[in-house]
Amino acid sequence: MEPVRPAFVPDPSLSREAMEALQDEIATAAVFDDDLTFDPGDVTVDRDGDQRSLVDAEPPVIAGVDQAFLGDDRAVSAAVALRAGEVIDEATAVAETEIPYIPGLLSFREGNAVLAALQSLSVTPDLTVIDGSGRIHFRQAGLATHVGVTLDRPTVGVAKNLLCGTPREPLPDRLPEGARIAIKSDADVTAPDGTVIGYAYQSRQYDRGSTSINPLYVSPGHRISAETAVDVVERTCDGYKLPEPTRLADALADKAKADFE
DNA sequence: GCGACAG
DNA sequence: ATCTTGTCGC
Repeated sequence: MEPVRPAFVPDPSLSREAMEALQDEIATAAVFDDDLTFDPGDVTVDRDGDQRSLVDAEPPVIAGVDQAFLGDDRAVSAAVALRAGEVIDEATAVAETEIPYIPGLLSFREGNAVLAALQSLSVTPDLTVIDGSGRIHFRQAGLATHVGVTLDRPTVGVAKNLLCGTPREPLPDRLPEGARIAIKSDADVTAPDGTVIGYAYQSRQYDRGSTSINPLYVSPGHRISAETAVDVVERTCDGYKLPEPTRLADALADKAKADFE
């Protein structure tokens, strides 16, 4: 996997204005509709491959990417590729974090580490799940969208917090497992007001008890719709809040970080 | 000036 | 994101 659009590779030395202008270009090139190389219904983390009949399609390869940091100036990115819940490839990469974290410009801080890790994979994932936002972004060009458009590969963004946009209805203190609430575009987002730019998705929830789990914020990165993005994320979850690709990438990033320290 | 903000 | 062990609750 390599950049199909080199001009979109994040350049941390750009001025803030130039970064935002590039994001507008990326959003224009982004496809927020399904243009996949697989059937979302074939996505699974069920490792029961022996029981799959010959008429069933080969499960697609889903990759997860996550970052950890080495001090303040280096980012470690880890990518894990799975097929039917089985890890078939892994890779890590380290890149300089040339700029600080700035809401809305995350891809210019971590994007190159992510691209390097993905390029180090020996397989080309059918879909890549990236930690962070995709279309749920001021200029509809979050990290997942930036990476997806640069590689011209399907990506989805999975964030633990909402960057912008407005939930169709106020988020309750506790959403039941499986619940989905649309996140709409508002004055802070370049998309027409009311456009569904993602979903709050409750991947896991306790049935009883005082504490509750917060939802995930899923948004399309590139070549996928908001609805399908949630469908796929749901199919990759396996009892934990985070999708399996993300969980495994998270663990690998922590391990890689420890090794580099 | 105030508010709000992925990782 | 990161600094960080045990601990409270189910």
